[in-house]
Amino acid sequence: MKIDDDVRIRLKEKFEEFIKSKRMRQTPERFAILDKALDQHVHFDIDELYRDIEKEYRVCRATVYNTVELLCECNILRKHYLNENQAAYELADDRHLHLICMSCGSVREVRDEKFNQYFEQLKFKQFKPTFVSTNIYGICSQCSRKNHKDLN
Amino acid sequence: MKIDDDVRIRLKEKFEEFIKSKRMRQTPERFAILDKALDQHVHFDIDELYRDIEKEYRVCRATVYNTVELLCECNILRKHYLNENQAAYELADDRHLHLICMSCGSVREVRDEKFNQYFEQLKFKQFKPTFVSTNIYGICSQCSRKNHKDLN
DNA sequence: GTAATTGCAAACGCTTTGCAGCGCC
DNA sequence: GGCGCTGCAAAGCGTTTGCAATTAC
Repeated sequence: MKIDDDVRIRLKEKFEEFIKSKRMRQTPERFAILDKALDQHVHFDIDELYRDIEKEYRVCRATVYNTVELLCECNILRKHYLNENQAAYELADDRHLHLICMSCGSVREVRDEKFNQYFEQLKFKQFKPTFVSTNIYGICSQCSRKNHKDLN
Repeated sequence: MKIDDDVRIRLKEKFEEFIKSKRMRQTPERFAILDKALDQHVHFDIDELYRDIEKEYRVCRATVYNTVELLCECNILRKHYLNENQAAYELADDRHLHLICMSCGSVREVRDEKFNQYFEQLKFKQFKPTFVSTNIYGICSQCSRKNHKDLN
């Protein structure tokens, strides 16, 4: 995610306060997982994060699941469901659309200010929105080219 | 879905043509599954569909998975990923946003013409979109009320 | 007739759970 | 010191796969 140091510090403090406010414990595992989560690509899954953490710490998968769940409650991360296999996580304040290739499964991010404005003004009866996950399914250029070749 | 009879017939013909064009076989299972899929709620999962089919036909789950996949390729159904557990399917031409409660998992549909217009005019470099799945996560009014009570 | 499709059952992969032991408060 | 949290291993659950039997063409 190429996070600035000051953002990283701010998020660590935010997590710390969240943990304190819930009367939970500040374990080294929790902060290690936050730190590595901030090193990931725009979106990542539990397995990618786990394999990265594993290099440096001795932490088990279940703990990664638990902590990432906490980071979502704390509004640092957000959980998206882009495709079949597994949940994808992203930094909460990085808003974008997802272009998802139905052929190869690749995901590309597209930022669009008009889209953000549209959602800012949306209001619903009887529903308090927290965040939006917009997933556009189609075919990426690489697969499109490949399909044309395959037809020859 | 409360489908009109003429729409039902048109979709059956569409599926029939799709099957023929692919040189596949017109099995009774395939048409039974299409028929029952059109009886479901706005969105449904494989298990709901299977349990409904099971009442009337002897069809196995794997066949339901296979056929629903075909119906997606044929552009009659669309596959959405609203939450953890399983894929949700919807009629392809019924466009709406999903309001998903992060507390109870309920899903509500909201139709918005402005949203459709926004997406009509969207264009991407190197990506051919097929459809959009817009998922708004938040808290529904029922859970909101419940939480307030729990705090007392 | 024959190859696609089906039912069945087992396998797969992501996620959750139960539990004994560790370590934060 | 107590109990929340961890690692570990097993279980859970939606989905896919392999295979023999069936059936559409």
